[in-house]
Amino acid sequence: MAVARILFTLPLPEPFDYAVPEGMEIAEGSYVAAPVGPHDRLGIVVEILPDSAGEGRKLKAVSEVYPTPPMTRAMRDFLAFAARYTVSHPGQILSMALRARSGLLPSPVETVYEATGAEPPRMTEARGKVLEVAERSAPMSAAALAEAAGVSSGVVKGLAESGALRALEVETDPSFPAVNPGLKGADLTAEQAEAAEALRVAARAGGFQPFLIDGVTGSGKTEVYFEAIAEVLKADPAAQVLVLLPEIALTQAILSRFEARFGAPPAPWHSGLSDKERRRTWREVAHGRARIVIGARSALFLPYRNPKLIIVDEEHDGSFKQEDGVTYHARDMAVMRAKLDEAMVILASATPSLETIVNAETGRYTRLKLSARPGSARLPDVELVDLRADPPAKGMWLSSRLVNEMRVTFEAGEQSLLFLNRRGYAPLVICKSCGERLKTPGTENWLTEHRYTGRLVCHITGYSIIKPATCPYCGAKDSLMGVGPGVERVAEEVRVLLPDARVEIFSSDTAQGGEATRGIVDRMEAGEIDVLIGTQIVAKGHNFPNLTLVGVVDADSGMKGGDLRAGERTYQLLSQVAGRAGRAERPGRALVQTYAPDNPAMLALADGDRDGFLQIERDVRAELGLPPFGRLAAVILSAPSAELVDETARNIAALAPNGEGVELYGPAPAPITVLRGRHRRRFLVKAPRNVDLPAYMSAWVAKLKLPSAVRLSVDIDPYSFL
DNA sequence: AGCACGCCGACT
DNA sequence: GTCGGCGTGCTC
Repeated sequence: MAVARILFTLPLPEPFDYAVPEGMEIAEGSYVAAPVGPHDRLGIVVEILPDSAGEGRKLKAVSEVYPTPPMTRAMRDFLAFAARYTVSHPGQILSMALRARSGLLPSPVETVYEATGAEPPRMTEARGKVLEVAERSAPMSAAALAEAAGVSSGVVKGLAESGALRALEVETDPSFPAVNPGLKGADLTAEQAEAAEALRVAARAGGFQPFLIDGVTGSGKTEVYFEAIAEVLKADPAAQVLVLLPEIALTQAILSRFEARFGAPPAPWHSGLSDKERRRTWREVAHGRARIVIGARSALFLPYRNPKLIIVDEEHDGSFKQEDGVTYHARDMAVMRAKLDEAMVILASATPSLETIVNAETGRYTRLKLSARPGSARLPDVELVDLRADPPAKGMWLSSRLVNEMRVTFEAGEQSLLFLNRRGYAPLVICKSCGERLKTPGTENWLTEHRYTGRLVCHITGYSIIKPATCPYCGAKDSLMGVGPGVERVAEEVRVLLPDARVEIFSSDTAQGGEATRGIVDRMEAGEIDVLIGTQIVAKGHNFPNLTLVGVVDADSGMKGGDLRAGERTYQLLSQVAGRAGRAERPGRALVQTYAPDNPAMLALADGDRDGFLQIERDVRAELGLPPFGRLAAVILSAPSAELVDETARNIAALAPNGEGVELYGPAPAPITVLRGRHRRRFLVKAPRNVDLPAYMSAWVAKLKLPSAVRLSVDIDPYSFL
């Protein structure tokens, strides 16, 4: 009897061996169930060993092989790579790939009924109603048909027996309609056509080829990569294409664009899918039938059979970095996956990350530049407002320069957008009497005042209280005061300054769920809002034709925080927000309020000199040996008590291996010092590029024996340092 | 991850 | 004297 070596979706130390029963069809990559202890567990076959491997061992037998095509070699290699790279357990990575396990089974079937046209021998009023419904609608289940006709399901049954209805068995989650790569694409400008042609040539040639589409906002990146998708699908009738987007960008609008271009909607994958939708997409992907998948970062771990093109749109977006559980960066993993599958990969952005820019400049990625906006739309003129020279009045946040422009814009019947990345009324609440700052109990996290709801809220833990009448520290009455600006306070200011303007706030508090978001976007498009005040939610993907002024209330806020990517992120966010203005035929302006108008990021923004900004940023990082010129990893330790986590941190610091050029910083309190009742400490490890940092980290972690109350997580390439 | 086994504290 | 806390070890 042959032996199957199985990797389970469990944190077992290694794959386990099982006997393959006579006659069982099994292969490397097969999805199987086999007993681990008392229960059958899900796993995949990583190796088939000859009969001799089982001799003299009493092995349990594989229970079941699922009717899903075996996972490809490239996919298994990818999972192994991801486990090693992220310093996590292979079984844990495997469970990411098997998140929709009911997709392993064939689609459930249900019985539906359609009218045959035959008259039943005995016609009654109830029967008539049922037949009427059945004749004018698609086949449906007995219960649904009875419900629609307002009769009991017994009537449907009777009609089926009499031959007036015919029963059909249909799959409840059928294949997706076929996409058609042969439809005509958009008319392209000369520059777009040239980029599209380069991609088509690569698509026909096949093999691992990374591209960067580096195109300003509105330059038609999507239309260009659509051409690559079409070519890949035409060149290989079994090819699959994956398009990764930031979760927030996965809107109906983008799905509709795909549907318009390829004649059928793509298979979706994101956190909002129902179980049924999830299992359908998983099954169709695993069988190789879903040809275009559009999804958030976790779609990268679906078991494609033949991925020939992976697109990472908005590749600079921080949301591609998974921060809890297994930490990975979907953009970097996408490039590795493409390499293992010998596929093409396209990164696209108007503000590429420094990592990607460096890869393009060293020739690892082929760079396709799109510089022009089609038609007459132009990027807005950006002007810095020096708040040192033009400070807002006390307790106000808008300079006279910005207010004047807003007034002119309003009087011209055009729209303004104010950007401030702070939810609520005030980001900090202090007591005028004793000077204490209000915090979430047991932490250092400030509470934000939300006047709309009358609550004080912690944006990190979600802790929230009704704003107390007295100070919880000194008991003084009515002494609590909000400090600093949030979108609610700026809205208050605008309502005073422009009393006739219609002002709305756009933040995750006012736009919960797609419908509320749609409402604000619709009102903005319909010209029912004059001034929109928003958090970073406004920076993504909406196009408001009558918007001609963008004001950035506090451009400096993103630069604080000691994060190595703060400058880069601020630059990306500001250029995206500024890019909201003047997308149609009207020219746009952007006013950026700052106390640091000499900061390189600000100067570059004002000059539209992105490359100059990146050059400065890159010199700084090269000098300090920071990514992409060096490697970083973080270790976060957490425990219920500060004493335990401090003691453990000291102990494990002593066990850090020596590595050539490796520097260890910490332990230090993690930026979020207390999270869900656990105290956190962090180490940062900095290493030269040539050091295998994942190997170093796993060697370190393997040596540790932690008290059971202490949890450790490793974050390779930390992004946010939170 | 489960689940069993095993060794120390407050209870009918 | 027992019930049960969760620390340790094992699962092919």
